[in-house]
Amino acid sequence: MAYWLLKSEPDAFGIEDLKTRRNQTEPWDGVRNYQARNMMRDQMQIGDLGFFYHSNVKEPGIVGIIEVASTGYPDPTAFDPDCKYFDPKSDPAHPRWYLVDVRFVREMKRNISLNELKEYATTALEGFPLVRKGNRLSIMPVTEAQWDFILSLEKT
DNA sequence: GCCAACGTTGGC
DNA sequence: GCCAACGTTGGC
Repeated sequence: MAYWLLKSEPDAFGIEDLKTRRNQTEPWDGVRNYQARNMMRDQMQIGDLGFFYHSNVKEPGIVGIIEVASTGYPDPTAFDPDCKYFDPKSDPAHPRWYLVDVRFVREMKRNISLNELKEYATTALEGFPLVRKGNRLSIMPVTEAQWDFILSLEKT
């Protein structure tokens, strides 16, 4: 069982959207980054937990918790010419992009902002990709210690 | 809206 | 295989 952090722009798809989706489950599609692809294809397992992070907003931060609801499978949006995520270099016989389904678990009791997380960039969260400058990974692994620490912040 | 950081592309 | 140019991410 592993832990993850998944970024999303709430203007496109936020925690509220996941919460109100049927079965509260949604394919995490549109990821076009090889590192993130590899994690979804090779590493993520049903039952893994993840933080849901809102990016590109006034106060970016962790807003909720999701559960991985499938193992990796080819991202169908890459095959659809009418979809903005279409990639002609991916086809069903040789899919280039993968995704997992994610299920809503709960919202955080409060937003754990990026600013707050950065306070621990040299202590409890040292090495955590999110608080490293210039980080652009849309999916990143979270260690159990980091997971527990961030959850403990929620109660403060 | 700006721009730093970084990944990808493509010419050579 | 190098690396300049380009596009995108995402905080501010």
